Amino acid sequence: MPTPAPKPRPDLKEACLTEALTIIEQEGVERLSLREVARRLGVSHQAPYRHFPSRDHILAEIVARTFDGFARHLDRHATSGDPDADMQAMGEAYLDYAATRPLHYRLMFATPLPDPASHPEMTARAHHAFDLLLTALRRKAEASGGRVDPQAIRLDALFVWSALHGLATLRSTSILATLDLDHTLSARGGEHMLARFGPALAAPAKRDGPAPEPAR
Amino acid sequence: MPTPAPKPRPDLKEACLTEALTIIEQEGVERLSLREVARRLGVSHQAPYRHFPSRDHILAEIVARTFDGFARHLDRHATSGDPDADMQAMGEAYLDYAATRPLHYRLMFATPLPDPASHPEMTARAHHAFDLLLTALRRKAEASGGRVDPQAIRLDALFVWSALHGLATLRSTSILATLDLDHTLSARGGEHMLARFGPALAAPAKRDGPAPEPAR
DNA sequence: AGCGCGAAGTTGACAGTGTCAACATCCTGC
DNA sequence: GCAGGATGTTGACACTGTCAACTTCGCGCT
Repeated sequence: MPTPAPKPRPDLKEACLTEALTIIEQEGVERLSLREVARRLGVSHQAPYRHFPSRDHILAEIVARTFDGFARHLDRHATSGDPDADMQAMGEAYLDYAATRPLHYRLMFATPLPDPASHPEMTARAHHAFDLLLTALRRKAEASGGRVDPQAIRLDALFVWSALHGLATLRSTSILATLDLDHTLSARGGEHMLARFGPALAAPAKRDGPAPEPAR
Repeated sequence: MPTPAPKPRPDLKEACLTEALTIIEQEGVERLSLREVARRLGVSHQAPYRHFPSRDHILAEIVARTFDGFARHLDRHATSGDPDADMQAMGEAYLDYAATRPLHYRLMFATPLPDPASHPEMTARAHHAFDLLLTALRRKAEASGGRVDPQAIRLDALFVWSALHGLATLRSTSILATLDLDHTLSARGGEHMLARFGPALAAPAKRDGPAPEPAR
């Protein structure tokens, strides 16, 4: 008995991406199964593989789109032109995204991701937060009239990004639940961190030599 | 033909843990397979399940032991009694551990871990870094003669931990490789961050109200 | 000394996965 | 009109974690 003629699904590729993201949002990336995606769309288990060479490829596409969405989320909050206000707004936006879309956030920064060497487009916008911080810190240094040290600015951008990313990921693990500071964490951990950035970045940065002795 | 009498392996439980950790160190936790552990030990695929109810149980035991080792690593580097020196040493030890044992570090903080509600011992020492930071910050505040605000100290401990954890995890992803600061990162990102903690923590922390305006 | 039971191995099975191979049909371009 | 690619399909394979049942040995109790 010949197999019935398959009915081309013009939007099957996009439907696979949408359904896969739904599973990721509901159950986490590690529970993503392309067979389940196919079942939910009413096609055979091989149909998604007509549009994506492997599970890694569909995952890479979703991660790329998630980075794009995250980048656009950050862009919507950094528009005043005032470097300090922009950094404050961007920090709040960063933590807000991670708090309201924890599985999206995890998706972007989890390991293992598909090999970036094989999927260079996946991380094309992965460091947009870092780029925005670089811009704000550069403008802040220029506004101070002081000498702009590109290396120090990069290190400061990495410092701020690390702190934001660290809080976002610690919040998404269950380890913080073992501490007795849930109530302070959600409400004030982020704003406290953003407040600390001011004094941290106000001190002149040394380019070489040992770290400056902390203020007493 | 009756099955040959199985030869009891007195140390099979420990051997399973050792072999599983070897696989994790070499290939990552997501590649851990108990059937492969059994093959490497020359026993049947079911033998590990005589000592561990499930894959999650052996994983929880390994994670608990890794947290213990991480806690002991940090303890070895925070002994001077001087809060600033202890924080500096502990920060260096933290980043050193993550840099030299990236798969161990990932194991502890990756998602998903086995459900901590079902494995409370797994995360018993998960926040040792936070505890050490609390201690150092409390002693630092007491040495300053100022008023010790437990809430602000907790928030500062979370801030420092977040920054350290963030840098450790960003380093372990491939995203930083897409930036053009590999050379600065390895050599100076950590020391730059530790240097920034001094000024960050020297400013008085507000308990309520908006963040203080950053110094100009 | 004998028996019962638990420990700790074993074999076999099941349901799931990602990926590979081959088939069928339809549509488009030459 | 034909060939070939797109895009479905079915079927198979090798792997996984877990479940079930079997076997043997050793220990404790009577």
